[in-house]
Amino acid sequence: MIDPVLLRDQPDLFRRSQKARGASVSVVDDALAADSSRRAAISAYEELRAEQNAFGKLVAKAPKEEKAVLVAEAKGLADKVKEAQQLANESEAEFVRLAGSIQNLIVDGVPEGGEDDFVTLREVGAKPEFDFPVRDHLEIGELLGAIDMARGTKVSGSRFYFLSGIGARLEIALMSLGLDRALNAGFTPLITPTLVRPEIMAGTGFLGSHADEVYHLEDEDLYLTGTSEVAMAGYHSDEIIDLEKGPLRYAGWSTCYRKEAGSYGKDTRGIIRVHQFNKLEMFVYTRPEDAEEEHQRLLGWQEGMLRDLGLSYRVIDTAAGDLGSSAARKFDVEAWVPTQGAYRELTSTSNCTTYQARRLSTRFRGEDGKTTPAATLNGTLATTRWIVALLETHQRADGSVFIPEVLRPYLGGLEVALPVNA
RNA sequence: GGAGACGUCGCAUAGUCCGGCCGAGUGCACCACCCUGCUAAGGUGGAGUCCCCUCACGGGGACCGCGGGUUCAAAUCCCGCCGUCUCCGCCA
Repeated sequence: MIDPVLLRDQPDLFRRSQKARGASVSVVDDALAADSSRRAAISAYEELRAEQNAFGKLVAKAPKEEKAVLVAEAKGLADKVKEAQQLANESEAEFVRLAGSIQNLIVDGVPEGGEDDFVTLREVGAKPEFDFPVRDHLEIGELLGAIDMARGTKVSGSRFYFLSGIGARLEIALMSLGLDRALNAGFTPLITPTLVRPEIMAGTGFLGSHADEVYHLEDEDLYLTGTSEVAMAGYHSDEIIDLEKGPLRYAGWSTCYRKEAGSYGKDTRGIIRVHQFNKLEMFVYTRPEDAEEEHQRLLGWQEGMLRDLGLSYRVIDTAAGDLGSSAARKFDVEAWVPTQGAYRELTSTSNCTTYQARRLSTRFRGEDGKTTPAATLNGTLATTRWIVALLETHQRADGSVFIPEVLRPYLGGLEVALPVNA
């Protein structure tokens, strides 16, 4: 939810933001109109209600014999109040509907346009070169006994898989490395629920354009989360949090579920695009004025992971049209995948400013003692997909895979993963 | 899954049977001031959240788990939902 007062005072800000996103600009004016009729309706209702309240006190104090007359009189007033209340409720709902469809105000500097209009901020690390025929991650994964797609499909259908042996260990190692770094940076680890109520799912903004990506359990009316961001955003909903001692930083460890609807035929091979995976996600509550700086810190932690894993990557500033409705700015870190000759997203970090917190009602107390919505940010610290880049980047001619030093402590000191039948 | 009890202002509670004087009492905690010179004392006052009107001072409305209903009027009566606790059953 955007700030209604800011909408009223500076509608141009929102017109520009919507335009950059390629979203509806006219909805801004519709929302403005709804805002003024809403306020008029509320005032009308409240005036009547005040009258009714005063009258009620009169009735209560009146002697018995006069009550009947007064009550009869009050009946008409009651009808008017009810009518005015209904009108107020309706126009409030209409305003919320329209204002709710306005996407988050983008941060200054976010590139305009759609998916292909991102700006590359930097490319880091040399792209690996091979003097032997390169194998893709699935081929290597099968050689190592790390990835079993066939059995995943047998048990659960397409886009499901088993990680086995070194594959399973590699994922746990990646997640553990991420967790240790998060702990060092002062994050509080959380293992989060992966089924959430509709209002939490809606509050994070995932039921907007991403609705068809989300698994829904009809019987219980619960949603399976595609990231622990959802649970962590809901963690402090309806609370006034304390930011006196700095931001609240959480690291959520969870399995993630995505329908991947509309991606038929895309990334059908291997574990690049799957229905279920694990992820360690950073989530931060901070003061709005500190959000952009914090965003850079999250990005820094992400890059630290990729760099130390010896991956070649680039950082992109996602274009406005490719942002989720909650994000004001998003950086993706994409790793080079040799067999695809392309960079593929391994992490994503979004600054949601106060958009999510306003919806979920998470506030903090400022210096003036007033409550204000907090800013929220999120970013990936490790996830199953990283195995793809790791296997391909560090593969060797004999099908073995070099293990980066930072992972070795989590793999019993293992330096090289060898093919199972070698 | 079955039976029962419950859900009030940060915490703990009163009020609900008999609707209006209850936006709501008390204790603790909290903040300011006073008193006191001494390690957990006493006194006075103030504290909630959200929204609307107003440049402001201030005024008004809503909120007693959530949503409906009855009524001139609901924390209080009725219905639905959610949650918590206790007992029984079941259990990867």
